[in-house]
Order: sequence, then structure tokens, then C-alpha cells
Amino acid sequence: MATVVHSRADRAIELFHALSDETRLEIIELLRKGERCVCELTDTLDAAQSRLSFHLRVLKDAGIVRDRKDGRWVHYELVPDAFEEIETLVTEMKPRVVGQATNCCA
Amino acid sequence: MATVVHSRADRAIELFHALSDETRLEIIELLRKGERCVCELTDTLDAAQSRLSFHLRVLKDAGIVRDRKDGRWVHYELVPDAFEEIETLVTEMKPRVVGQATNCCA
DNA sequence: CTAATATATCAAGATAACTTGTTATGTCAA
DNA sequence: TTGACATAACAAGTTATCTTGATATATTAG
Repeated sequence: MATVVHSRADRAIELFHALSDETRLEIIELLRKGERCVCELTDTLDAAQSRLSFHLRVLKDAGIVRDRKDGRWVHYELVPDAFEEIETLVTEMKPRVVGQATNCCA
Repeated sequence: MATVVHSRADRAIELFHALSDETRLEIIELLRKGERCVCELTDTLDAAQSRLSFHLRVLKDAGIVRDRKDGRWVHYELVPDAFEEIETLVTEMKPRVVGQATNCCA
């Protein structure tokens, strides 16, 4: 179980990296409709099984999805908390509304 | 001027990719305090100039920062709209609150 | 004009990420 | 128990990204 301790920045990098791939965004889009097994993702996205497995792991390691084993199927679903976390990160990097502050050089 | 037409997904990938690097997050954090010239970023982050230049370009191409030439200095600042755009993207990929929908296989 | 400074760009190498094909593991049906 | 299926993991190759050092361009000071 890949449980690594992250600095704040490392965590942001992990999350944003997980979101910066087309296949993974497609997976997220599909999972918005609810839990899905890998087989259905494979079919819908017309992607090789090992490729899906690779991307699901990236998403899972980042905590964006979780899996549930059910017989020979594994179902994946989104983890709402992860999206809250991402929203917080984005909010915290927005520019402050205040003035331009100290002018360097020139 | 690198102006490429993006699909919605491509745009998301570009933005999230731009945010998935430590140096770039540090740049953003610094620029939250207001406009800065490259020289100051180089000093503060203790990074080689060409490295900063590379990362600033990634951020600029993604529309996250913009530059302003002023004599022999170039000042960079955050583009607030970009963060609104990112927030919207994140909001739109959050799981819907509704039930589990169609159960595949099993 | 010349030298120094600020920045960008480029080329080469290093590292990381992704894809594909293959094999391994577990589960179920016959 | 055997075979088929669902999924994960691995290995090798490919591609993308990042870093570093070198060079190019513009601007200003002297």
C-alpha cells in the first residue's frame, strides 16, 4: 500500500499531476456518473486493460478514486474529499486581491 | 506567439500540467505577493536563470502568468482569470451528489 | 561605442511518464 | 478441477519533461 508522507507542495503536485492526463480525465468524467468496474471503463474508453490499470493506479495513489473488490470485478468510484482538497489548493493559490506590493529592481 | 486551439480536455491538461511542478508552484506562491521580475525570482528561488525562464514559459503558455517588459527587466504577475478557470474545471469534475446510478456487470 | 546586465532560447543529456505486450493472481462457471 | 474471465503488475520501448550550460538579443550605463 503506497502510503508516502507528503509535504504540502508534494501533495499538490501529486494531485495536479494526476489530473493532467487525458485518459485520467476521461476516467473521472465517467466515474462522475457513479461507480464503474474496470471492464466497463475499458469498453467505454476503448483502452487497453493494462493502460487503464496504470491510470487507475495513479488516480488511486493520489486519493482521487477508491476501489471496491466484488468477486472478480473491481469497482472504482470518485472520492469527493479529494475534490474538496483540490479546490482548497486552488483557492489558496489565487492571487490576493490587494495591491502590487514591493516593486523589485528597476 | 504560441496560440493553439484547445479542446476542453486539452485545456484542462495544460492547466493542471502547469501546476504539477514544484518550481512552478513556488513561482506562483511568490507572485501571489505581487508582480516580480525574473531576477528576483531567480534570487529568491535560487534557481538557474534558464530554468526559471523555462518554467515561466510553461506558466505563461498556460495563461497562468503574464509578463510586462520594462527596460531590461521583465515582470511577471499572476492572471486571476486563470484561477477562476481552474476552479470552474475542478467544480465541473466533482462527483454529482446523486446516487450510484447504473450498476455495471456483476 | 563598448561592456555589463536581464532575459530568452537552444542543444544535449538525464529523468520521468506513458504505452504495449506479457505474465501472474484470483474468482467463477462448467 | 479445468478453463475462462477480470484485473494487476512487470518489462521494454517510446515519448515527454526537466536541467544544465552555452549562446543570442535587447537594453542601459559609462
